Amino acid sequence: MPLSADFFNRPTLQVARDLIGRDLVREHPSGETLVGRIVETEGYTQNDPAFHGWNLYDEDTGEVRREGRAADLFGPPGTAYVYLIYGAHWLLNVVTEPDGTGGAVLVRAVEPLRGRDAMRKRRPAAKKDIDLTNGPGKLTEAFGIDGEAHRTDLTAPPIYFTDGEPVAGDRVSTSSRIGLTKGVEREWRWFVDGNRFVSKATPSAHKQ
DNA sequence: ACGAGGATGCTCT
DNA sequence: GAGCATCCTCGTG
Repeated sequence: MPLSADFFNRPTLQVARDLIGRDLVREHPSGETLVGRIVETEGYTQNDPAFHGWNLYDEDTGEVRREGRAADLFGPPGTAYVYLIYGAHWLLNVVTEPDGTGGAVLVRAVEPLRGRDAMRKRRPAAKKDIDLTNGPGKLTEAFGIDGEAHRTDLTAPPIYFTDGEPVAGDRVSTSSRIGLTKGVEREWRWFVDGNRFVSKATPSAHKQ
């Protein structure tokens, strides 16, 4: 059963934590199905300088200017916000919070569970298995997810999440987010301790 | 093992 | 025109 819109219609940081251990599923028209267990996420909220829709939200009045691409971050929970970074890599986010409130969770790394051969074909640069999906741009390439998925519903095929295997709190750590210049003081990155498929960059981490 | 540097295109100013 | 929620390659040790 795909995770429902209710799962994503919650505070962003809670969703970011709860997505750890869930499975990302991608069904291709050819019939192949790819599955990856989520081992690393980041949360972005509307009053967060690192949030793409940050300048659309007025903290004083609570008003939202829903203009441009970032306005989709204020859309219905459970939809996709797919973003092209450095003109090269697509990053997959799930929109959180009620419609009208901004928020999203970035899927940063997954552990391949099913369809490794298909992932290898899409990721010729990957020398080892861990290079297939240990980064936000790598996993979208491995899964064949790009701008076409933007704004689509992630609570039903062809791209969705399932329950997976819950991860106990003592195996999850937090840290500051990666690659940012703003909002670096917020510890809004979650990852499975010691998992080989977590991305390489490792800021100082804390037990959850 | 690790660090530096370049590629690349979209969005907003 | 600047900045960017990244990845890859090629140095050096």
